[in-house]
Amino acid sequence: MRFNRLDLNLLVVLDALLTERNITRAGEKIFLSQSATSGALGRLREFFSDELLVQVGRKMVLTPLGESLVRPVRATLIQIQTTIDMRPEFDPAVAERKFTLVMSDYTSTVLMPDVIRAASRDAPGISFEILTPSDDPLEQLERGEADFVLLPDHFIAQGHPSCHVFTEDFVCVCWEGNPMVGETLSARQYLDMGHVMVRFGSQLNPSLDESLTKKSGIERKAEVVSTTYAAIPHYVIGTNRIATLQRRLAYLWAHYMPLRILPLPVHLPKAGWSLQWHQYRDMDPATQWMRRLIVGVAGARPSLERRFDETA
DNA sequence: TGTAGCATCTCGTCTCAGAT
DNA sequence: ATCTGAGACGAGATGCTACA
Repeated sequence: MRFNRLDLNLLVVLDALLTERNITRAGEKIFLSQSATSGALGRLREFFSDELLVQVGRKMVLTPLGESLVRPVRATLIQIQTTIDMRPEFDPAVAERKFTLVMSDYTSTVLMPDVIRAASRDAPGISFEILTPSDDPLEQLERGEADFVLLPDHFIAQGHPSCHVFTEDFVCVCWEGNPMVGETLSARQYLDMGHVMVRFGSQLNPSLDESLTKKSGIERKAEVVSTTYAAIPHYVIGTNRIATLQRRLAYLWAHYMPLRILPLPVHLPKAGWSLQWHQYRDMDPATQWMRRLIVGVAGARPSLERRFDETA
């Protein structure tokens, strides 16, 4: 069967080839042999009257036409996937579905446990996969690798719908036994002391608090850089170092670990976190349900936040 | 020289259109 | 409804090229 002379199965091969830029790996990705993938590339080359990928040494490089097809082909496949997945109604009580979300371990620690608890109560057939952000989280959304990204507003890109989820401010944490810090911290101490900081991805992109402090002209001494929030308390405890953290995360850890929470001696604006999804999934009832669940849980003053109030 | 990766050849299987 | 042949496609084997 052909659609305008093209076997639509070839679009799947083309997407794998444009992504992997390697015939063997593209074939493995879509469960075809290297020879079958090479043959499919031959048919694609004939259809498009273009080489699409050319061999340069041991590498395959996209031609300009190949380059121009990357996004539209991916978008087409996502639209097909959404059409196949879409049901006119979504009944959480009986639905079987996996949601993939991209977020830092901060949001997966302070927000997702409540979301997952609520989901398992109302929708026992729903499962979750939480991925850490790559260097370009939007790419993960556009490639269909994620149903949602949950990021600071600062990092939400144009082109896909999004909604506000919660707002958070920052505090400073130090080890309870830190002899250099009392009940408060001066701006001078904050600038002079060594900091434990988080950076993300292979490029070590700065976290939100680092972006905000830099924007305010504040330069901190980064003595330890971690790629996860989870490691921060362990790098602070037993040392004279401090860290700047989101309030909810700081109070959560202070509940279990010997940490002291201090007001931030420098001004950092509150930051908003937003949920973003692919425009093609905007009308999908399952996606709409998950959006409502996350926003609802975040807005309902989750159990964790009540505990912070009591602790504070 | 060994390895990685793409192209091509051969053969088997499947699909589909046309004949009966 | 069934049979048959042509064409398309995939898998395995193999050749060729680039590179360390």
